[in-house]
Amino acid sequence: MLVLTRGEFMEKIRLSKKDRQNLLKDKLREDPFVTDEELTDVFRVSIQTIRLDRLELGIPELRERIKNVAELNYSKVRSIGGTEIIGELVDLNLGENGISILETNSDMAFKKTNIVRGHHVFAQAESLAMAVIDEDVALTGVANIKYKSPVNAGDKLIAKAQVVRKRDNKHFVHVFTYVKQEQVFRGKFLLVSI
Amino acid sequence: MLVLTRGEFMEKIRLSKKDRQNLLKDKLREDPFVTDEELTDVFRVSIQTIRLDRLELGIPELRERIKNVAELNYSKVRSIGGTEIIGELVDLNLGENGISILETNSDMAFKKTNIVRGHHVFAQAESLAMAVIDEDVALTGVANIKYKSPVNAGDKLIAKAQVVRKRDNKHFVHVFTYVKQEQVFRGKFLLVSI
DNA sequence: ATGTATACTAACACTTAGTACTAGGTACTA
DNA sequence: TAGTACCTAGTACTAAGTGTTAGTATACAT
Repeated sequence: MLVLTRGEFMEKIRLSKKDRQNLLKDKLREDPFVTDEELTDVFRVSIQTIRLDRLELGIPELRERIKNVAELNYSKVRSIGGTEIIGELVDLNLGENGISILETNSDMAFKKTNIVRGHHVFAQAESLAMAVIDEDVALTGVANIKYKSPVNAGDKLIAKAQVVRKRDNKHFVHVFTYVKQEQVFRGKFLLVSI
Repeated sequence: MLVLTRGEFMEKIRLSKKDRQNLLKDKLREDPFVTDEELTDVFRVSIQTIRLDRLELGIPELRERIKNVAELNYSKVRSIGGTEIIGELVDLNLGENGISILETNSDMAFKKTNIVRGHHVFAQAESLAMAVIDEDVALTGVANIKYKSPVNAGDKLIAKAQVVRKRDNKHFVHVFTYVKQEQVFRGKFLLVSI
């Protein structure tokens, strides 16, 4: 990436078209909330030039850009941030067992290796464990977990939970997660209801 | 929530102002991407009425709404979905130890109890454990963890990691997480580098 | 020196999704 | 019958664009 000092911007040095367009791309990728108007100040060219640049680079207008971020994240956030249960509950016998399915994607994985980050697998298992015990809200006390083999982005995780013991407000739940029959994760949770 | 049949919408039945405004609120909460224009079709009133309603309810215009979702999620997604490390790395001695800080918020917590969901605490610890070992990419093999006490939304989590042993491509890392001196989490990770 | 290509600017009409305001109409209500 | 609440209609204006046409400025080649 091309780097310019503050001075170069201020002193009205004309960048080549190519440099400007590259910077424009970078700029808008890292901050999609800038108007053409504001960009004229950054690059010291007319607003028409900015628009020609966007046109040539196929970069949509401000509102489109904002809408894109909004729409993209509207679903993404639901997948791990906001929802109470991670993955889709497909079977549930309260107090006994349950099954949940989680479709993984590249957002959940390391960019380099495309391997799904552990905490997603963990989060699915933990939230399934919570769902099966017949209590309103519970906290995970102790968990003993093991990742058996790596999960690749795109894999469909099938988690099966079994309540093995219950004493007072303590619930012991085992969760096994599979990708196409193969076991990829095993977790033993001790959940404490409050 | 008030529910109307398809028929009621089609037959131009006038809802009371109050009902309409309530529905409008619900509608826009669940789908902020609707224009006033489209809303006229839904409620069978003029566009001015929709605008008066929004005005009275203090609901901003489409572009504002979209911008809000976009901005909200722009930071939110970074906090757990996209980034490689969860929490802020404040100290790091590769192969030895490290400290990371994570500011929790209500998005990470159960709505009812305001208690932070376990996997966020776990995710911070796991990603810190990965950061301290001096390897490019690693996978969590086994983890033995214990949540000592619940974390409330807003608490600042301070995770401290210590590499305790290394043999071949196996790394044993202990992570302790604190909220104001008090230990809330303990995790023993076995990381396998690839 | 002149021609031409490339890059940039200017000007104008048009679009969408609004705000803000005025004025008129309808329907129940006192 | 007048009053009020609610709705609709219309106008003027705004932001942040698009699309088009025309004009300028500079560099390079002939």
